[in-house]
Amino acid sequence: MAEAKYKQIFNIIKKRIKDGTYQNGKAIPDQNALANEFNASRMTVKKALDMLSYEGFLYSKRGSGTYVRQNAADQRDTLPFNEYAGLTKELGEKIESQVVKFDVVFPTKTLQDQLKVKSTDPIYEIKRLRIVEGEPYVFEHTFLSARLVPGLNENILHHSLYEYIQKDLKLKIGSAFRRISAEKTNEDDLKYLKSKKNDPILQIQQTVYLENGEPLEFSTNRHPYNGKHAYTILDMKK
Amino acid sequence: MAEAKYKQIFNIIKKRIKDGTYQNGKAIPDQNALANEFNASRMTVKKALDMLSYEGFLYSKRGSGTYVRQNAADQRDTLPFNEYAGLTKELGEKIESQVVKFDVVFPTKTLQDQLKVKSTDPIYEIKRLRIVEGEPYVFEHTFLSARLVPGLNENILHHSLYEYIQKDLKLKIGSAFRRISAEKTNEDDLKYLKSKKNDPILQIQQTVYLENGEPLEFSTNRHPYNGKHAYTILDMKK
DNA sequence: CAGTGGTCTAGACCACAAT
DNA sequence: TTGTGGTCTAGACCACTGT
Repeated sequence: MAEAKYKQIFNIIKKRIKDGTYQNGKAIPDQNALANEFNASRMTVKKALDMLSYEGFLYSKRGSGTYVRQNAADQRDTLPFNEYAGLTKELGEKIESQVVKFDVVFPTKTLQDQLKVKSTDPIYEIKRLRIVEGEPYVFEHTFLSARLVPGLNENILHHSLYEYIQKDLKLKIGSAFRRISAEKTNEDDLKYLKSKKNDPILQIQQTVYLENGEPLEFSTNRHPYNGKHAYTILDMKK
Repeated sequence: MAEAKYKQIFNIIKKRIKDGTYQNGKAIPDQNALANEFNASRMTVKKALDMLSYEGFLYSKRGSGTYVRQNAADQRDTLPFNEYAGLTKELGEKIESQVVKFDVVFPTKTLQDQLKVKSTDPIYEIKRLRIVEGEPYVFEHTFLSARLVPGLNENILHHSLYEYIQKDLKLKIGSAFRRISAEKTNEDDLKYLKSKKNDPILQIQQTVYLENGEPLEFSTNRHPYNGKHAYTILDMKK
């Protein structure tokens, strides 16, 4: 079997919503009809529909039917910004990296707590300026567990750190806990982001966890004020 | 049947993770054992486990077992901030509201697009200062579709707008699309949020949709700089 | 190889909506 | 009353892990 049947059904129905076969606000065929069409059991169809509901394409009314959410397509055009996947993947070749700092340090109390490491466990401290189309995009201040990411070097930092972590080390990212706030400029902002003294800074502080829940990284990423930077989210109700 | 069996199982297992019956990083009993214990089919147990995985408590390895994510409990202590549920629900009785503006207007082009209404459809324009424990918490500038929220009055705005929408009008919120950014102060910030001229402002601009995808509200909410305000998110990978 | 999770089925019963 | 979605079952086969 190439791909799970429910995933195939999921993709076919998604396509039909996007191309207008199933129209905004209208009901789609009922579960029995779909099970029939796809030669699947109703449970399997239901699983595909549940996923589509979770992603915001559909909603169901017991006793009535399953309907296409209005603006379903619109909303999906702007995806949540998955920073843990790495900027390189999002922005491709257009991004450059300038490594400002690359050291191994012992963790402070706060870091020991965030990364769940001992005071004697070595930690990488990295500062990178990321540049997109010649403009400063974000200044990243990262602490990485050295135990989890052996063999890190400056060459990797010039390219994609997350490609190294995911493809070479085969580590799997599970989740990220983020705290987004507005801050005043500091020295690094003025120096590297070319910010002016009273510009507001969009700061994203995050702890990134592996699939098994081990903390991988604690980082503070600061974006300059230029009217372009924003963090976007689609928040679905349960 | 009081509550779906899979939800009961979901809650029992969640409790066991929180109280340490199932320990961080360790495997929980296999699906057959759980099905046996709860007198349920394996499919039903699987559904509960899938939900727990989605919420970040567990992860599964085919061929090996189902494990408790480390920091599962930690992460869940800080919930995503569901602003569409209304501040009143989050902060309870501690919140006061000062209504600065309450008008009916015709929508601008941008608003017509955001709320999917015609230029002749009336729209409420509302400005409210929300105060928590005597301190300015957020300044809300809201545009609401008057067709969807009939009978709105200033008394409601002094209490909970979302309680009126959800309980009295029985409208169901489906999702919210948010854009979070750092901004410079404007006149309202200085006047109502007691911000200083060069303080950074955390701005959350959102479109809130009903369950069927109809746009309900477009609003711009601005938080003062005081080191306390931040937007927190737990971002789970697929 | 045995044990585990991932998927799928065919049928059943229920709750709710529309008529 | 009929049709819809929501839940649940008992069993089956497969893919993968660990020994």
